[in-house]
Amino acid sequence: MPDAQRWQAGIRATRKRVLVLDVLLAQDRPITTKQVYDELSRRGQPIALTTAYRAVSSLVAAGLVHVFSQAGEATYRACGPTRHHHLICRDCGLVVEQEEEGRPDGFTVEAVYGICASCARGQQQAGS
Amino acid sequence: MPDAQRWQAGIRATRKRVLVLDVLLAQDRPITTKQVYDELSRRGQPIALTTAYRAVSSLVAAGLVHVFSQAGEATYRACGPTRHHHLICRDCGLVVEQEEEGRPDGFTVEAVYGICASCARGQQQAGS
DNA sequence: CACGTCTTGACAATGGTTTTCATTTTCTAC
DNA sequence: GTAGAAAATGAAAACCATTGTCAAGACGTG
Repeated sequence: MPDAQRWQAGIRATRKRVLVLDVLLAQDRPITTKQVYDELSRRGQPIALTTAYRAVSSLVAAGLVHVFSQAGEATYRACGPTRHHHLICRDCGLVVEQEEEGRPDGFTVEAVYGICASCARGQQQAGS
Repeated sequence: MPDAQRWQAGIRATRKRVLVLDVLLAQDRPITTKQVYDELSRRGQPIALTTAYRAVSSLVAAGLVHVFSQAGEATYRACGPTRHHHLICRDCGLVVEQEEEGRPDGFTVEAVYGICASCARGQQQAGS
């Protein structure tokens, strides 16, 4: 690894952080730090749990990943830098990105929690 | 307390639970269980922390209180039974109730997290 | 009043997350 | 390249919100 690889916010693109980001990019819904850790073990690229926690945290700081907090634990999801917010289903964890709409009251929406149409019908969406 | 006082869902309106609800009703933004506990101690009506946790949990089950999760911990707020959701400011904790609007995609909104106009301007709203 | 049930409190246990500190990587300068 | 400074990593311990356990107490009914 010759040159200095950096992302926004000046954080280094280290080997471990890249591995963590790879895992997050491969998911279609937010996952926990423990799940990132497990996935890397499964891939034969083990990482210390502590490091996994620090990695997701750095990625969030760099704006590459979004945090969600569901049921007492934080979940993470890789996200582009485009202005958007998310609809998160409390039941199945499904996440839908939405264009920024802008509200008359000046409130800047970051995340919208609720129940998606499928779950509302009781047809449990394919949960993780 | 002569008769059996009950709220919806068949939970009893016990002395402790009423105390906890009183504290929550007196707040203008969500607070943690520990804060409920501290406030009751200050009022000379001490409660076991365990009991405080169980009380807020019962009140949520009874539909009298809403839970929010901010920064890894749960916060609670007394709420009427009317259909509505909330706008919660991640910075100052301000909560604004909103009428149910109904979305074209069938998503049922429960909570909207973001930044309120004041905080966006950097004029930190009076935090707790 | 007496019994059965739900609630309370003290304490231990859990589980996600953070801290500490020594070691290793990575970046920049020479 | 190589040296030195700064940042990242790993292992273990520390933290802290929350939940479980169990005995004692309050409540409500018959």
